[in-house]
Parts: sequence; structure tokens; C-alpha cells
Amino acid sequence: MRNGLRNKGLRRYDSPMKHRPTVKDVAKAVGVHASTVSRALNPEKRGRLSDDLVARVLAAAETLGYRTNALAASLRTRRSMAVGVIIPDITNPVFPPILMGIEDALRAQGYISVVANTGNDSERARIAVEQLTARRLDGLILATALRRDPLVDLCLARGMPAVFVNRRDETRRIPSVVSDDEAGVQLAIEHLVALGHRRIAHIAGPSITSTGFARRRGFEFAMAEVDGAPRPPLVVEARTYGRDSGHQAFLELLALNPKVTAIVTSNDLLALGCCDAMREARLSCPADISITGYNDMPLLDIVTPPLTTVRIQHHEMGAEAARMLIDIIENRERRAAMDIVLKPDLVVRGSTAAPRATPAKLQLAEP
Amino acid sequence: MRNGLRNKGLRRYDSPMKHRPTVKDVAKAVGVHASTVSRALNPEKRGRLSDDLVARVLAAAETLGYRTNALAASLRTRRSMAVGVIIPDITNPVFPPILMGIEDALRAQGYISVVANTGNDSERARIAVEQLTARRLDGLILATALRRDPLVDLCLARGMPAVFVNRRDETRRIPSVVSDDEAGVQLAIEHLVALGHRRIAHIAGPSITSTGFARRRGFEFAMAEVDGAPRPPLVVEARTYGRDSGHQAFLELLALNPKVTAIVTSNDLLALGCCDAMREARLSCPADISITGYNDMPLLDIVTPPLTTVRIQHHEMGAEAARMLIDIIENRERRAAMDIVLKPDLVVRGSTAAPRATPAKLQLAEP
DNA sequence: TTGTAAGCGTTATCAG
DNA sequence: CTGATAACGCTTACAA
Repeated sequence: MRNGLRNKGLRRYDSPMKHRPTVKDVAKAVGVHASTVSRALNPEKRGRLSDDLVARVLAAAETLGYRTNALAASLRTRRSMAVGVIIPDITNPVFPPILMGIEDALRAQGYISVVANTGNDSERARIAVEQLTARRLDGLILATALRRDPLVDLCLARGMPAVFVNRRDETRRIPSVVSDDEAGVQLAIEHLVALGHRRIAHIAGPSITSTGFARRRGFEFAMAEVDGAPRPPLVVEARTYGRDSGHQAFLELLALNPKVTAIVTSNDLLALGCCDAMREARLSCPADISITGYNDMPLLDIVTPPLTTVRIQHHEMGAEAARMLIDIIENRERRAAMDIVLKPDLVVRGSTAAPRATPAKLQLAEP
Repeated sequence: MRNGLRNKGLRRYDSPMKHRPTVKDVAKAVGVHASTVSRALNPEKRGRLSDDLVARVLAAAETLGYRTNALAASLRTRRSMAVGVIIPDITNPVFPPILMGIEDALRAQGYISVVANTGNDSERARIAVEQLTARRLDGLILATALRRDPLVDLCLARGMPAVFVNRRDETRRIPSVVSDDEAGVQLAIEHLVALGHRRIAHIAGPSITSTGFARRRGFEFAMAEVDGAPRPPLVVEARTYGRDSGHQAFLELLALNPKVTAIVTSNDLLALGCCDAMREARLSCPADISITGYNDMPLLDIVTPPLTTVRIQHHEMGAEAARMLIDIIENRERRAAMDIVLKPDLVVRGSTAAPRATPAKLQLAEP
């Protein structure tokens, strides 16, 4: 992809494309030089021009329908006032609110965002970084979730300002804004323990993702403090963050230890997958097994059962990341912390309850 | 917003920004002229160069880490190989799959997308069009849902190629890719009629949106054919497409006519809002009233009750729109139709059933 | 206060 | 086949 712009060769689009007026046109109309027009149009340096001239330029620009060509301006100033956002999968309901937060914060400072989906494909992620770099964006916000990511080296090599959102770079070379995953899992565990659960298991997200890894670590860490908890801690890792994977992981977990009374999952979809599996096995949630999710995605309040989950501050996370990136781009004194960690909340709904006095028979129904 | 690029003035970012190698650098390294490098890098016109030279240029570019500056190339060629996508609310689960379809189709042809959220704010939509135009994107895909939209005039005035997705311009000046909303509503009605329903009502989306309007028209049209249906047709318009609005509209509808046995809604969230209201009123869905949604958003299979809904081809819709736009941009012979209409499907789940023999008492529970 | 001239990096055009 | 030149539209030292 050295030459994305000409991949498909040059296409004719010399159709009725109107001549867009340029500074020169405006200059001619007013009878001044183009550079004067440029100055008059720039609020920052309008000051040194006569008010009358400025007014005339503005008027002429208006009537001609002049719009500045951002391409040319960026080429000259080396600033595009645009930042790229790299997202694994916009279809995953975690990301839209983060994106909104990013956009809101960017807009407040006059920036726009260019988002690229990578479909969880690291090659596409690489291409996205290359493309956005080629377009000379001012910085990048990375929401991809890998724990070790070659994108870090790429950004560093290209001298591209970057910030992680919803994940942390393990090599700590790029600042990040994350939610406290250890704390979130701990909230879920405390809740379950208070209800009387001890045989609590974890269905972890893929360990290559930073969230999957952190939440699992949080689980193991917190469970070490729980008296009467299984040793070693019961953990099954799901292949992906999808509902199917949750379903499958649930079956594996039950095969491993049929006596669990509660499951803390790494993600709402995994939790819903567990519920699917329980329905098939004619088990009841929460009567037989309590389940917690993670993220508090939309509609969890009306699924059956309504899912107890950990809510994270998606919008705020995105907004903070954007502000941090702009600080870096504009060389403002960087905030004290290289990383911002937001606090999660527990949302208690119907999928958690006290365990049965007598453990249920946890046998799968005949197929 | 005449000068988006300098809104906040010029910022210093002359920090350790590496010198990015240019064609000149490569040219110097190889000992040829910059224009030769440009040609060697362009697969289209590489042909006329000696293989040896091309190889040397490629090698030099590689070792220097040359990346073409897309800004400069776009300025010169007047083609950015990027198209803008304007979306009302990325948080609405209808849009991510459409966006995926768009991105997939664009990528297949070497284009990238720049998406802008407008938050259902027409002023922000206008600004978005201006900004994307300023950046000289090659075209626009509009997913905003208004029936009469000043954006149309704006695009036309700016000579910006544009296509609508999921909506149609009433003035028919811009091509569109939509799902057949009349047919979709008809599917829902046929299903309900087959179950034995006659007193079928409609909760319409906002009539300023093209989808809300079309589905309502479809409802009125199809109900006119149903013997024993209420005359005039029972319709309540929701303020927005949100769950709250569905809740509220349900109450209005019941006040209007307490004997309805089925409700066709214009959108899944409206349907879920109806379910919320029914739960509060201790009414049972589908026993007391059957409900259908529209769009088949994720998780509808596990909400209570699982929602019968109309599925539309989101991904395909986006992909078609992107292909159509590229056809226009590249002046290919335009497809025969200015509009593409995709067929929806009915997905039958648990929220629809035969009406009770005796109509339920549809009184709201005491507050 | 305004004009001049140069340059951002690329590519089209015209020579040779 | 390759080189020189100019131009895309804008901004900004530097001059006046």
C-alpha cells in the first residue's frame, strides 16, 4: 500500500465539477493580493488589517461562495485538525459510546475524527495506521484491544502522536485511558460473596486482549482473598468476546466443575452466551447459577434474566482520550499522569441471587 | 465555519517530528528525477520504465521508509479516494451494520470512509457536509433520515456526488438505496392477520423521517385491504425512535382505543417501549396484545418476549450505496435504476400470537 | 497595513 | 524512456 491513492489508477471525474473559488478569486474580486485574503480570513491575524478591508474580503468570500481547501491548508501548515480512531468492530456496542465521547471532545476543540474499522484483523489495523498517516492526520486514538500490539511500534516509528482508549499498552510507551478492570471484577465478586457465593468461576475474554487479561487477573487476585473459594481459581478462557464463545465456555466450565454457583464473565455477550447454554440445559439463572456481565451494553435490562453487570464510563473514556491526545498534539504540558483510570460501577439486576441451600443437580439435559 | 482549520489558531507542533522522506529524497538516493520516482511508484505508468529502474526506486523507497503524502497527491490529482458518511447516531444499532457494508464495499475499490455523527442535529449535519467538502472528499453517503433535507441542496450546490442510504430523497434529485418499508410493514400485517388479528394499530416513527413516513403509509395502505380493520386506521406517532417514546405512544394508543389486539411499530425500540409499558400495566405480550418491531436489531431474540420483527439487509444496503456512489464518482455508466430497493424479511418470534377469544380487559393497573 | 515570493509534496505535461 | 517545469491552493517570512 505504498500508493493507496492510485491503486485503481486515475479516474476521470472531470464532469460538471464546478470551479471552486480560491483565495485568488476572492483577491481579484476585492482588488487585493491573495495573501491579504488569507490573513483576512484568519481570525488570528485579522487584527493587523483595516476593519474595512476585512469586511470587504469577508463579503466577497461570502458572495463567491468561497470555502477554504483544507487539503491545501493542511499541506502548507502541516496540521490537519483531524485525528484518526482505530476501532476493532463498530458493531460491538461498547464502541459507539466511546466514539461519541471522542467526537464530542474533538469537536469542542475544532478537530474532526476519521474512524477506521479493522474487523479485529491486525493486518487491516496496520493498513489503517498507514493510511491515516499518509493522510497526515494529527494523531491517532487506538481502541484495538491487543495486549502486545505492533501498532505501537508503527506509531512510534512514524512519529505519530497516539493514545490508547479502553486498553493499556503493556510496554507503557503510549499513554492510555482505561476503566479499572481489576476493580470492576472485584465489585462483581464482592456482590456475589455478599449473596453467599463461594464457588465462583470466571469466563475470561481472550487473553491476547488487554481487557480479557486484566479482568482475569482481577478475578484471580480478588478470589485469592475469598475464604472457601476454589483453589486454584476456576477460569475458562473464551475464544472470542461473542455470544457463541460464551455458550461454549459455559459448557467447558461445567464439565470442569459442575458445582459452581456463580460465574463472573469478562463481557456481557459472554454472559448472554452462558444464559443461552443454561436455557438449553434447563438450568435456571439465577436460581441454579448466578451470572454477571461486563460493560452494561444496551437492552440488558430487558433480556431474560436482566443481567447484573459492571458499567464502565464509555463516553467519558472516549472524551478523556481525545483531550489527552490533543494535549499531546499541541504540546501542552502533559497531564501529570500518563494514564487515566476511570472507576466502574456495579449494576445489580436479576441474574444474581443467593445460591440454593442445596446445590442444584448440574447435569446437562440429554441432547 | 469558513476556516475550520484555523479555528483555534496555529499550534506549535514542531516537536521531534521526524522528517518524512519525499519523492525528492528517493530521487536523490537513486540518482534520478523526482518525477521518475513518482512514475515508478505508480503501478499504472510503471510500464514505460525500465524494470531495473523501477526495482531500484522501489528498493530505495523501501529503505528510506518513504510513504506518499496523500494530502499532496490529492491536491494535485483532485481525487482523495475517500468518501464521507453522514450518520445521525452511531449509537443506534441500525447504523453499525450499514457502516460495515459501506466500508467493505469502499475498501474493495480502494476507498476509505470518513464518518461524521450528527447527533440528529441538522446544524451539525450541515457543518459536517461543509467540513467534508472542505477536505475534498470524493463523495458523500447520507444516512440521515429526514424527508425534506436541506443537505440535498447543499450537496448539489457544492457539486458533491452523493447517495442516500436507508432513505430516499422526496425530490428525487439524489439516488438512494433503501429497504422496501411498505413491503416490510405489509409482511408484519399479513402475519398478524393470519393469526386472526383485525384490530391492528400502528405506532409510527417521527413523520419527518423518511422511514417513519414510509412505514406509516405502508400501514395505512395495507390496512385498507383488511376486512374488519378499524376505520380510519389506528395510528399514533412517536416523538422519537427511542424506547421512552414507544412507552408513551403505547399509553396514548390505549387511551385512544383500548381494544387493539396487535400493534405494528415502526422500529424495534418503539416495540420494546411498548413492552415496557405493558409490563407496567400488567398486560401480557403476546397474550393480551401482539407486537412487532422493525429492523431486527441485536439481542431481540433474548428479550422478553422475543420480538417478532422485520429484518432489513443493513450490510447489503450499505454496500450497494457505496458501490453506487463510486460508480457516480468515476463516471461509470450509472446503473439503470436511480434507486435500489431491497426486500425485507419477517422474523417471527414470541411477541406475536393469536388474539384471545375474549378481548382482555385493557385497563391500566392503578399507579 | 499590504504585497512579494517561496514552498508544502505530488503529478501532468511537454520536451528531449 | 526520462528530465525539467509548472501547478494544485494555501500560508508565511520577508519586504516595502
